[in-house]
Amino acid sequence: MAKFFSSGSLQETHMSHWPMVLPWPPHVSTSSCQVGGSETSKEAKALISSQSHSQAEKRRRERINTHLSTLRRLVPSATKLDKATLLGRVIDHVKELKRKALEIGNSFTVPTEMDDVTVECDRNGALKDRFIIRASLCCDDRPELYTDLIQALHGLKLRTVRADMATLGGRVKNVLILSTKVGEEGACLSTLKDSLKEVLGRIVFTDVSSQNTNLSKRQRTMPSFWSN
DNA sequence: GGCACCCACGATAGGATGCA
DNA sequence: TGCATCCTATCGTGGGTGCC
Repeated sequence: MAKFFSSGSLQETHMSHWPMVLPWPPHVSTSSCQVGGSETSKEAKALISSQSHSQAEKRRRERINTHLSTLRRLVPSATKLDKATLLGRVIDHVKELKRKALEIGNSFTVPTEMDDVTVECDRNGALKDRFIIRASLCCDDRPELYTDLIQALHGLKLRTVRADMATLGGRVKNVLILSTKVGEEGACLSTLKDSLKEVLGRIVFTDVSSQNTNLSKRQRTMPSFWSN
């Protein structure tokens, strides 16, 4: 074991950890201790380096514990769990939340994490001379999205019967119920899908160009939502 | 090469638990 | 009740790695 004090004064909180059998000063043998020599300078540098190392490690542990405390507050009935059990509980909690989100998503119009375009015929909803088409677009919410969407639909011989929109966490899902004349639905379906995909592609392109995915190791910063 | 960070390790303290 | 044992948290340290 090579343990020595990491600060100039005795550590009041950790003093009892110091083994009584070790020599003082630690890591400095009597044979190598030369007053005013380079050995002393080297050892002083080593001591400073070690102090900085132990302080950095302390800060790192504090960061970990801060995040664990945050998790403890976010998960129900986790106030008195040890760290390993807490992490297990967090995993279970996240799985449960995901399952509930999926349930809700199946019941209501809720945007998902995946970009998606669907276009399908609603044969049950067909009127006497008009054909019903159900189209949906799920993507990141952007101010220009609706302009793009209107432009995409413009020119297609479609009539909007209904439009639903749901947003969640910066994501948006638009569900459009459209109608077209019977006999024109075939051409409409493929054109509509292509137009919506083009809108999606435009969004994906602008999104990727604005992201910085190359964060270096030193750029690790606490996201703002963690500090809330 | 220096720095910052991460990970693993051994030492230690202190609480929880079981047992005589 | 006192003691032994186990478990968990914390600490300092050595060493590896990536970045500048």
